[in-house]
Amino acid sequence: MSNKNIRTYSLDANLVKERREHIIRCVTPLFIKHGYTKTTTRQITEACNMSWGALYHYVGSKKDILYLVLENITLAYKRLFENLENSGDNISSTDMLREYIRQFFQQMDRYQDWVVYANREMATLSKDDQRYLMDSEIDIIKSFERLLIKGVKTGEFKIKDPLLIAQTITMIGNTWAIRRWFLSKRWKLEDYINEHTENIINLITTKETESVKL
Amino acid sequence: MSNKNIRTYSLDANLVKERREHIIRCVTPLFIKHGYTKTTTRQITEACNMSWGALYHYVGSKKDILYLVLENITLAYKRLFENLENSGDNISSTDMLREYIRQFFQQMDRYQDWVVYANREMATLSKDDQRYLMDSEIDIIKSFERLLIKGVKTGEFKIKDPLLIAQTITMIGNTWAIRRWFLSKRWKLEDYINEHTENIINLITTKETESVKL
Amino acid sequence: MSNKNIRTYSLDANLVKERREHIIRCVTPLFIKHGYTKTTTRQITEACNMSWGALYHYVGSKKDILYLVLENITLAYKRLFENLENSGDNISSTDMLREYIRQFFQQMDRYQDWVVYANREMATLSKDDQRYLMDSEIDIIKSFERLLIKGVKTGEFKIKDPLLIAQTITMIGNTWAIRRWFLSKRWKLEDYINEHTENIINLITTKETESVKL
Amino acid sequence: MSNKNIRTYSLDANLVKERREHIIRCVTPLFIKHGYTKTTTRQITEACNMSWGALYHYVGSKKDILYLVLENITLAYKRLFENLENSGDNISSTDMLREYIRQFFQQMDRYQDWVVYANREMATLSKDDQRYLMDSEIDIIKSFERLLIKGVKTGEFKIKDPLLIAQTITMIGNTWAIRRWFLSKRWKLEDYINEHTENIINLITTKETESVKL
DNA sequence: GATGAATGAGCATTCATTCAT
DNA sequence: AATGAATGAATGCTCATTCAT
Repeated sequence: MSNKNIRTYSLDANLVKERREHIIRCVTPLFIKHGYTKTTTRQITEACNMSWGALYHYVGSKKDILYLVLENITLAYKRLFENLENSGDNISSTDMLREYIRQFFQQMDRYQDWVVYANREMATLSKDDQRYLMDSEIDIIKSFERLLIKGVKTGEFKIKDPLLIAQTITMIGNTWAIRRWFLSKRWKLEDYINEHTENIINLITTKETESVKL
Repeated sequence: MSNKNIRTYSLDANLVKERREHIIRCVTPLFIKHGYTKTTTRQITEACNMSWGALYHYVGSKKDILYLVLENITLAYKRLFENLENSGDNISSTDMLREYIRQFFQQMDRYQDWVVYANREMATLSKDDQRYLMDSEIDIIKSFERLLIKGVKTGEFKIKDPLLIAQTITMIGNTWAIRRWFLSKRWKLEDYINEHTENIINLITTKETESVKL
Repeated sequence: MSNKNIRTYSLDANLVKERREHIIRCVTPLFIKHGYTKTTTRQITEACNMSWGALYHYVGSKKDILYLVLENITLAYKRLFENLENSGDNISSTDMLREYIRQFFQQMDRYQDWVVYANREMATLSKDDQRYLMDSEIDIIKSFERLLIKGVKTGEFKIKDPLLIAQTITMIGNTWAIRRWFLSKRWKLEDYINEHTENIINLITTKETESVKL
Repeated sequence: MSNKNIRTYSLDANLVKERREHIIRCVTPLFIKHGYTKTTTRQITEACNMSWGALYHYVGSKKDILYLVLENITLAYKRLFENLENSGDNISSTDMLREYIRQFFQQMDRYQDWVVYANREMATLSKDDQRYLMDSEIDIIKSFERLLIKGVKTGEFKIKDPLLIAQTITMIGNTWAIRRWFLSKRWKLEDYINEHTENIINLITTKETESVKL
């Protein structure tokens, strides 16, 4: 999908980029609200303040707009985690994990609508495009896994199956977005983060550390 | 939604019930495969072996059929958990929890398509109808919560926030359905259940019990 | 094309036949006047006094309507020549040829619009469908050829290349339709037929016969 | 049509002429291949390597381009026959006719695509414009007629209705272009020319000449 | 003179729903 | 109760033409 060649009649690459960004910006809320299928091209032209001709000048089809929107969401995910991994190096894996989790959960909170939307609209896509979208989630899982393994090596963590833990953390973050209507009735984000973080840390921290802690 | 008044021209309540069950049975696989929006009423009449006239005799609109299908899925969830809670009484909360988790996860595996579908199509519904559907998930969470609290009372578990743990367990089960394409590459259902169960038990079991265990 | 499976949602074969005949009847003049491409489905629905839904109930696409119309023209051609070949047997080949030519030219006159139209619209079709349409012309040529060969056998005609003559006769008939705007300024159909017939007879009749004639 | 006032925003008549010739040259193959209606102005601008602005600077509409192209084809016809009539003078009408026919048929072969195209696209035009285009065919017929009449005067030919023969010859030539897909399976151009020529000569040559020949 | 972005009427087609039989 | 023919608003998309730059 990232290499998808979306048709344009314009030769001015900058203009194409600009207009497509405009389209993404205007259409995303529409898609989030009504879903891709129920959003009509007329609504799209109105939201973008463009004529049909202009729209199809920069984009080959309605489906292409879906690609653009989803690709944009995916990119936002990816960018988020590049930032994460570049954070401090001279702190313990435990503190690093706390920081990772906090950052990730906060992103899930910020991008709630997108996350919900991506989960839902996935079904509209071809298997290949689904895979592409999923990859960003896998990247996040892998990122957590690396951190966990690092902690195991330093002796801070004792984990039988780091990938499972990584996957679980990621999903707990996801859930904050997907089930916020339920969760937020009971927990504030801060509490949700803290409680889960402590549970996870408890679960994976080595006994020695734990003893010391006691 | 459960009280939704779906239009019918028939006065024979039994016939209405029978025909609607027939419709649900025939249409569910269609919705699961193609999604609600892309399924046409023509496909529906063919799958049900009914004419349009007959169909609209027992049902007011296409959307009504979606309600019926989703309501039916929800009911299946509920029924599942009634079974769960009726299982043995004279065993420890720990063993009971193991059993609950196993049963629930296996149901998620069996009804994977439905779970995925319900998660996706939810967005098509009004906020109220969504809430109604979600209730079945809340019931499950509550069910786990009750069990956890019981274990806390017997001294087997030490849990700060039982609802959070209950919610997390439910979500881990859900995830097996929603992300099976990823999870099944790495874990068999049996292993997924066992590893998560042990982690959860470890997390919530009191130190004493643990010492005994050692 | 003759075996083309045109979509219909009706199971009532008679109704389908009837409605399609209605469509052919109403649309043919439209196609003849404006050409296939420039005729819109709106014009078609108006001419047929049918809604879009009804139209597409009996026909899969606009192109299908073109097939129906052209097939109908082709059938009319074919029917014409079946009649021809069934005419009298106990007359000389020369008289038979005169009769053939007269009948064929008169048909070309009657079906002028269709002939012109078929010649023009051919380009719109796929190579296969073109071939199918052309076959009716070839049938006519072959029919003339058979007659000429028969005359050669009876000694009435002396022809080096009967197919070429057959082709030429067919083409002269066609031309009456295709160039009538020019021809009719100078010749009446009756004269056009008579003059050409005499020329052809002169050309192919054996000298002996000719001597006798003198 | 020849006097058609095609809009231009340019005041430089030479430039207009040059650009229009460029357009004709580039667009003709496009029209021949896809037909007028299915050729888009985008394809036209690309084929001409001009912008829309430039195109519409020298031409008022897409239809105008069709006029230009067809007029050009017509002119090519006319030019062809100017050449014909200027050929030798001191040969018999019979030999002259043979030469005329050969030249004309060869031109039909060379310009096959154009001939086919002109026949087809004619229908797109108004009656007046059609008439104008047809004039070139009439010129050819007239040209043959003059030659036939000259032969009648010299006593070489005996023809009741020279125009009919002239028209028939022209049409036989046309047919080589229009039905080549059928004719070429059976005859080579050379044979097609020779056979038809002999038939025509036979038909119109006076008995005396024929006697001599015998 | 030249560019090409922008326009929007117009297109073929679909499909939930109605209603005469 | 059951049929399925009929409806027509709505859809995604095209493309000849204009006009600001």
